[in-house]
Amino acid sequence: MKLNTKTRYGLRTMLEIALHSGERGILQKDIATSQNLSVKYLDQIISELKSANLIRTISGKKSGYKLTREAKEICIYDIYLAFNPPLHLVNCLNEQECTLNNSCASQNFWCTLNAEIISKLQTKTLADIVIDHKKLTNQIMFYI
Amino acid sequence: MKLNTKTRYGLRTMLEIALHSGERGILQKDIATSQNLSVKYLDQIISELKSANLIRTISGKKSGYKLTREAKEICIYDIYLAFNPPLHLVNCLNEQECTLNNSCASQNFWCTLNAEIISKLQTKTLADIVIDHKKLTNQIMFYI
DNA sequence: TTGTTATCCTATTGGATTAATGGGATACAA
DNA sequence: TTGTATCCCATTAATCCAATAGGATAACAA
Repeated sequence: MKLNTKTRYGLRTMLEIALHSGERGILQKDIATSQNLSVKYLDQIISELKSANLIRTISGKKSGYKLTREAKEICIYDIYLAFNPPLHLVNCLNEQECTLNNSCASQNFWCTLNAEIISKLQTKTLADIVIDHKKLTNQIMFYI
Repeated sequence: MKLNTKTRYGLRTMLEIALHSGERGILQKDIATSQNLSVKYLDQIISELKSANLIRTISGKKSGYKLTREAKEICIYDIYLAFNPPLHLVNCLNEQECTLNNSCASQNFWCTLNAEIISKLQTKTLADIVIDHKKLTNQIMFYI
């Protein structure tokens, strides 16, 4: 069970774009530089994020990317889905043994776990990640 | 993100063995039959469960397999580990970009999720699965 | 207009992993 | 000693993944 790199890079890319959303956007090549990714590989990632309707190109004097909606309206599962089919740890439907009644307790466990993971991915939003990031980089002052 | 078939079959195999642990054990070929698996493939699964010290062979008149310890002392993560390296959705250590401070918020999220999944796998025991199974097959009476 | 730069889009490659099969050695009971 | 089941190791075909590459298009600057 591993996360593929596109999903991982994709989240970081979304964070980068979110951090520049107040401005005129951020260039693909600047993302590549700051995230230490090849422009070509980022190409695909950006393309898939656009297909998923999570970001859009700003054209004009200096083009760039922006979020299509507020960061708090984008959950991590949205980003996950840009690079993966819906999460199915096990795919009961394709399994002929699902008709065997003694396998159901096992399958049920995996299905429950599956639902719990999806729930976690849906609860956390990009806005949360932005806040976490700002805390880590001390961009927020804490008043006690 | 998918679970491999060995882990899935492995849990079902462990359930089957747990259900026969009170008796003299269950034969590999009988597991194969009831779980609809090829004997050869089950061969590997049994072998890995033994290497993980989760089951042992009972030799004697009729050999068979039994759990090495009580079902409530075996968690699903134990079974998972018989077929997989420790769960790492992302492997921060191998990533040179982990030194980039702006990537940490993303990595932290995946690491937290990782820990939560492991926790779920550790909390559920084989005994729980046995109970679930018996409920599903109506082998337990409910007195209101 | 022409050159440059960035984005967009598709194809491909090498590598790793996985699911499953196969062959044959060993243990052991009838 | 023969049959059956387990044990152990090698192999294959398929799939998936990460990353690179080529080239088309579009915007803009000089």
